[in-house]
Amino acid sequence: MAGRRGEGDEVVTTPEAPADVRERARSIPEAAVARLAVYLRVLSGMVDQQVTTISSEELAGAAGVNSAKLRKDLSYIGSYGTRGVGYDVEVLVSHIERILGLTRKHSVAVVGIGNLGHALANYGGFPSRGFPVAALFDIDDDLTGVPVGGIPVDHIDDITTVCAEREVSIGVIATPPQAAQAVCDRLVSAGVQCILNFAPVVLQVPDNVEVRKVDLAVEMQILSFHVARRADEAAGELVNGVGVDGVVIRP
Amino acid sequence: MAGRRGEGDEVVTTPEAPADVRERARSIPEAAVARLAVYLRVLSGMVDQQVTTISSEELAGAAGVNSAKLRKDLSYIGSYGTRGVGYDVEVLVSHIERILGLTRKHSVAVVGIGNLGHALANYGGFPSRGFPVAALFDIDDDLTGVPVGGIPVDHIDDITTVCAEREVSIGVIATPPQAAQAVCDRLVSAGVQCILNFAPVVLQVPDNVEVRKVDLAVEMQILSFHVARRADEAAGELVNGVGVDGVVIRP
DNA sequence: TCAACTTTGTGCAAGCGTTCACAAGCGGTA
DNA sequence: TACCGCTTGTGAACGCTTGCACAAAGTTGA
Repeated sequence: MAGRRGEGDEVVTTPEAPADVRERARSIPEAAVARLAVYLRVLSGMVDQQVTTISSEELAGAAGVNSAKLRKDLSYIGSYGTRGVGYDVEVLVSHIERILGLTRKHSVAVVGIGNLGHALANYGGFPSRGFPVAALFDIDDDLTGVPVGGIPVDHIDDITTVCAEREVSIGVIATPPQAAQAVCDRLVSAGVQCILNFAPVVLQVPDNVEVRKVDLAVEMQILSFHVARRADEAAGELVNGVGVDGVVIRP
Repeated sequence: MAGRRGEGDEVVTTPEAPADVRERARSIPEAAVARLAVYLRVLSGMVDQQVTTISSEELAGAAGVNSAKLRKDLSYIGSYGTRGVGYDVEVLVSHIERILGLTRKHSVAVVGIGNLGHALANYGGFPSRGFPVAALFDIDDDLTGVPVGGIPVDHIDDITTVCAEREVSIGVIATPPQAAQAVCDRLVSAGVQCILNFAPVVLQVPDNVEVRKVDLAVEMQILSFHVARRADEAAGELVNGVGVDGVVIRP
């Protein structure tokens, strides 16, 4: 690790990304990035409560991870803690925000204004975290022009021009599964490089496009697996004539 | 791996889980479980298209993974393929369903009937995949009694009794963040052991409860990180005076 | 100034998960 | 029956992630 530390970078809040930071960001494990986002949320809550300093132990507890992992995660973005004291909450927030690229606004387009699309368009969590919803699309002519959550719905055929105009950088697909791949292709050809996919379909995209998927049925099935596994384990213990809590139960 | 294969299990479709299967299920990696759910979805589509047999290569392509990983994943649940031929689609479907515990119905309760809760209550993807929505809860008296998606909303105070009556096994939290932990505690004390959490909060639960979280803001931030990383890489290349496509650009 | 105490940052080893590569096994064909 | 081609199933190597344990570095108090 050739991580020679910069001399001064620690103190000054740098809105730009110097070469040093660039190099670090490249090598942060995917899993760590996801956790950094969680730390950021927790830290934002701390700021609201006027907490100025926090130790790795406390932050780890609040984020649901162990402290060693937390410190390692933070070390990927630099050394911004003070030994014997902990981390300055605001400093940490600003560094995580920079690493996650939250210093720029990322306009979002939601495609498919059904139940889920409506919910997403009205969801306050996006704008408040720097992801303004800038465009809505649907294939239904009856919907186009009608505003949802304050934003008028455009027809899906206008994706290319509207996305370009409003500098959309993230596309959210909330269409039925049959339409998802076609919508995805249009978003990609409109220059959108990041896609959040709620449709239960595996999207095919070029290498330069990043897709993350949220599949509710898959989440349910994973939970179902755990229920089944537990039931089976209990059954397995019953075979031995002993229940989970040591109580003997008849087979 | 003490995986002596049963003699007969392969042919007969066993609705019960024999000791052999139980042992396997215990040791399936979490990541593999998530992919099995995806394979199942793809395979279900194959059944609809009257495809009877599929090779690991084809299925892997459709599921967006490489074929070695797919075969290893399937090997966790047993050896149900035919060398030189591939997998029988229906056989595979039934085995994955059994491993994921989908032979039982899992009733779902949605708590928090706001935008997202409405969308979830009306989402057709749940019932069609064996997860009937059996109960809805909210704290707002104006909502209780009003049916949403065909199911009447109950008051949150009645969680314990209603969940017990309707044998709810999965709880979905779609409340504002402030309410999430309290709702979670109530679900747990009502005996719910699986929770899908949409609130941007880290839930604290006992060891015997399984939580999966879907945090839209976190997903967005991960995408944002990748945008930023790409932009920085591009900038890094510009520093060398050469653009991404080999075109020289002035610094 | 110095010693005691606290907490960070990180080398290292163990554990998982992924990928490779190939033997084993099956169907088709002569 | 014997051979050939194809595809599965899996041991083994590899790489990423996690967790431990401790030196380094800061603060506090005398």
